Amino acid sequence: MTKKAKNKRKKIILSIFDKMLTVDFEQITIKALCDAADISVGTFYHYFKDKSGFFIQIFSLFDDYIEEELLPTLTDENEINNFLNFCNGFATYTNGYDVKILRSIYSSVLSFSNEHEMERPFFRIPYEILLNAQKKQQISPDFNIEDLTKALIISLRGYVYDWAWHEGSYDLVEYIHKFAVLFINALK
Amino acid sequence: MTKKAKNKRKKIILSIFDKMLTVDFEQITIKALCDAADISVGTFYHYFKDKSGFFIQIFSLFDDYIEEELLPTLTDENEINNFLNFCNGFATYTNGYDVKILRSIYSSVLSFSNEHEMERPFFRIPYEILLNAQKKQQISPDFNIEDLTKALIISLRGYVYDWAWHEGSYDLVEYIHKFAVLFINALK
Amino acid sequence: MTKKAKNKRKKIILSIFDKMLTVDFEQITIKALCDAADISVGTFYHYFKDKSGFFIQIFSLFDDYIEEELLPTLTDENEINNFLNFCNGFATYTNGYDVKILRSIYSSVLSFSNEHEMERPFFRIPYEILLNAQKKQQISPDFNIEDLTKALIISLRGYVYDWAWHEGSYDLVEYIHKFAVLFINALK
Amino acid sequence: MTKKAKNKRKKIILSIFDKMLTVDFEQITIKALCDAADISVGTFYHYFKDKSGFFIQIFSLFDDYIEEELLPTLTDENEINNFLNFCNGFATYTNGYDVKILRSIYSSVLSFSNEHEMERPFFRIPYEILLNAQKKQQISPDFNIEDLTKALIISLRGYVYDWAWHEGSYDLVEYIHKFAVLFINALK
DNA sequence: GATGAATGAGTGTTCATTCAT
DNA sequence: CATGAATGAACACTCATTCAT
Repeated sequence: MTKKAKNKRKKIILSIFDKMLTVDFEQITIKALCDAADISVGTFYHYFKDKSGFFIQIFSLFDDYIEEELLPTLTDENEINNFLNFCNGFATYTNGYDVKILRSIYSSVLSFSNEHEMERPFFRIPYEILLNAQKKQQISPDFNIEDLTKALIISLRGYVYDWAWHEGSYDLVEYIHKFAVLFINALK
Repeated sequence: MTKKAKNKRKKIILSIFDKMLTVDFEQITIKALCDAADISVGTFYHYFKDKSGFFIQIFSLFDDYIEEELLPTLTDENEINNFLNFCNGFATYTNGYDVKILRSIYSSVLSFSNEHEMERPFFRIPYEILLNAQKKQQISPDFNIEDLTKALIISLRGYVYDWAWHEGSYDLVEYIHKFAVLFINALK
Repeated sequence: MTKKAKNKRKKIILSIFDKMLTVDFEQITIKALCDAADISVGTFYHYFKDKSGFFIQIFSLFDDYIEEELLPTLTDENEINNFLNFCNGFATYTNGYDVKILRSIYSSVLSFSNEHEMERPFFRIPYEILLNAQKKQQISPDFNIEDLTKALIISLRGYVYDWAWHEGSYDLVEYIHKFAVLFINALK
Repeated sequence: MTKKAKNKRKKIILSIFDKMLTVDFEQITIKALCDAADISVGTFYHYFKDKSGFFIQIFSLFDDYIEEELLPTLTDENEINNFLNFCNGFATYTNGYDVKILRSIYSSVLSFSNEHEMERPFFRIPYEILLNAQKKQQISPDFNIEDLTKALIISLRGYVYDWAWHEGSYDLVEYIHKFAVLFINALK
């Protein structure tokens, strides 16, 4: 796939996010996605292998966000702050999504394989933050950082899942912040 | 609904869990459920209002388990132990399910409403444990117990979601135990 | 499948043949079949596994015809006559179909497996006729009857294929009769 | 269309036959053809009016083969031999195709019109052979040669159809040879 | 000549639910 | 209580064809 095609693909996704906020639907259908992006079904399948291919690209977009936008801001000497900012970045980014889309994602995604997820920035960045925090003796040396990171990711996803389930009826950013504080305090 | 009907309903569900372990399916259809329970679709609709009614009954069964089997064992003077045992009970119970069923549940359930969940034993029991722990000064008085309980439930569900996603490839009971220890330590 | 269901299934097929004669369509779609049979799509899939299952049932109906209607008439002492009557029965039966259906069948069928066809009455009956003819010394003893039967079936199908291709523009029964005479004469 | 263009068109077809042997496909799509020939869909439509135009060219290629390669070899005084060689040439040529392609051809072709086929070399050459045979009194004067030729072509196509259906599991050349011997013997 | 992005009508198939028996 | 035939809207996905570049 050429760079031009990749850009178009990204444009389609962003266009969908834009429009979806104003459209009401229960389950996301290809047709709905296409209407939102103002493209034909054929074009959709030109840029995405199938429906799951679309969701996978959304993950990839999230990884881009972490690496290109969030990571550069995590430069505090105090890794605790970086940790909190990372969680906050995740929450804020997710909060920008339409709840309906999140429901669809979290519902569909269970049927995809979840390999190599530990190589994704979503895992790698907090892993490095916690590792540095341990080196700098900002958290206890007793913990296994890989286990901790897994626990964090699992809980963060749990929050989004719950938030989507509750139709976005509470402040996700605030809830995740409280959790992040609790989590990091447990490690001191 | 008579008591006899309730028993039959329970029998149907258990029968489904039994058979499902050996059957391969991607999405749970009414037909598949009926085949597993060896009943007709008509009978299914006699005992369950609709598909979501079936899942609600599964939750209800879990609530029964908590109230009737798990709660009686949570009598330790040290509420920390009760807390850990509660988490362990949840993990063990969930671990007894076929991963495929869990996937289906966690995937389907997103489209049902999630009201009154705070009245469910799944919420009430840990709430009371943590409240007692606070009264007995086994955890810090600074925390809002309702918030804490919510955070706990959200993370526990996150674990099941993740475990189902990873096709049951790790030891759920062990992972949840580690998390529970971490969680309770953060509260001291 | 119960006997009642089988009858219904047969009724659907016959109903389709009935109506199809008056309907114009290029490729047979499920929708067209259902309209012709005056049933819903769901009902179609209740009686046929999939589209190919429908065509397979048509073959099975043909086998029934051979066994139940054609075979009882093949009682001539002279097996040559039985042979000609068998071919004629095949031609007449096929001639009763709408050309469009035949096109669809001969086009679709290529993607199904063609195992066990030698156990079908369509093969077995002419095989036995030719075998008897050989025993009665009505045809030469030099031929391998299995090979001959295969050759016959292949050619008969070739005729239907050609006839369907030419949109039924000639008299199938007459053409096949001429061929049958030629074929049997070659064996004397 | 210039000669250069015709050559390119032929090159595309041959290139497709080459590659298709190693590719697995159920139905031939334009995209699959283009991939095999390593050209774009746009180019395909430059050289072929539409999908049926492609198949027509395949037939035309076969006609070229008959006229340019097969015909020059049919010079035996004994027309019986010419007849057998013609059938053998047809069988050998067809045998060179991938079974999958033949399936596709025999499946698709039913929806094209089949006019003027009697002017094609595939019909004309055996017609002339049989006519000469009759003139030379090598076969009986009782037969109508046009009818005979039609019968032959129909059966030969029946063989290819059957062979494709059986996924090329038997020796086409041998089977057709046996049939040709049977056929010609019937005419003596 | 060559490209491949874009189209969109059309396809086979699924499945929760109803209801007459 | 139990059955399973019947429904049909809804779905993901295909693919021959066009056309601006």
